[in-house]
Amino acid sequence: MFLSKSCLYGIRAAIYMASVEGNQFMSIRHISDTLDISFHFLTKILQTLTQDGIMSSYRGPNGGIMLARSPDAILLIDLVRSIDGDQIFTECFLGLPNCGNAVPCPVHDHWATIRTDIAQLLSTIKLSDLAARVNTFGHRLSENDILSSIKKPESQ
Amino acid sequence: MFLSKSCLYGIRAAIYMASVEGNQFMSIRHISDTLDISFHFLTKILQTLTQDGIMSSYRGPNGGIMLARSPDAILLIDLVRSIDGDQIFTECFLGLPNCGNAVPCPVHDHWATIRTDIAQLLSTIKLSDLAARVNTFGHRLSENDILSSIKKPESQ
DNA sequence: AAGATTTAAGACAACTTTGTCTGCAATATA
DNA sequence: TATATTGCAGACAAAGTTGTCTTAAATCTT
Ligand code: SF4
Ligand code: SF4
Repeated sequence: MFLSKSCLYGIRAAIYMASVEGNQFMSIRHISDTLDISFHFLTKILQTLTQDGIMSSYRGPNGGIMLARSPDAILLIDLVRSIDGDQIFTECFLGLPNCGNAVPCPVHDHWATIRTDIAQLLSTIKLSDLAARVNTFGHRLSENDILSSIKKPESQ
Repeated sequence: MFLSKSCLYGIRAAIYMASVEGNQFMSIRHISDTLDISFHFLTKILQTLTQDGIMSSYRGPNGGIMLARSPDAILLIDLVRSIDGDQIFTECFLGLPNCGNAVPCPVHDHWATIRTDIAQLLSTIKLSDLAARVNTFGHRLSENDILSSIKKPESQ
């Protein structure tokens, strides 16, 4: 897995938050129930995003969490950097000990290019793009198929 | 980390084996001592490579392990596939549940391209390329700087 | 002020990966 | 045959990630 589960959960939550009308505080419990993600685990992940200024939270009744800025001002790479760090955009491929980069191994430059491509890709994807796709095509965010929760084939 | 530690260890061991003159059985103990890798852990990894026909082993005195074919007939991707599986070359990026690929998310195609690039890259690198680099430039395979083990700064 | 609701924080458990240890099987040598 | 050397196999431990639970702090409602 290139991204950690924490990161995937955070991204799914962000997509969901961006996919509903109006940017209001929404309880983490609601999100975790809807997306079928562990509440406390998701709480920690969203805390990270809040601390990094991507989301903002409010305690108490009718409190919750919401996107700190417009979904088209949040890039996929922002979420990934916040949760997984940007180590994945800088780390080496073979991890030869004491490799000072001075004499690169044969994969070094190619890998650097690929890393850049990945960062580039994630920088071009806005949260709004992902949310739009979810809304338009009914993409799944949970096993339970919440967004189009009409036709879930039950028994028989 | 894109590759697991097991995979990195296996690759380092393979590079070392390819970097010494003559392809003879070499004891795993020697390799693990030289590269400063856990003996039993390395044993398991090399077992996998042996089972996949990339290396061959022999028990008993003067036994050990050796490359099953010439280092220029072993590709980096062979080692990776054997140890980490080829899941990393096929798995999705966002992992949205129930995503049937029919309606791809915005990263899908780009990620597929990048995955292909990675597989392509690993397919072009021969073990002999890596070993040559080690020999020529004295690249490090262990923290202890074995290949040029002359000048390791001791106390003072 | 009291109680309910909600995020924040941290302890703890389950699971996965990584690393260690013990015994076994095969082989060579004597 | 006895002994030493080596890979094979599996149990076990340590560490990291993932997931659960309890308590505290903030805020609203009454
Ligand atoms: S040359 Fe680059 S990719 Fe290769 S081991 Fe060194 S830092 Fe890693
Ligand atoms: S569209 Fe592709 S990358 Fe996106 S969630 Fe589905 S399988 Fe994964």
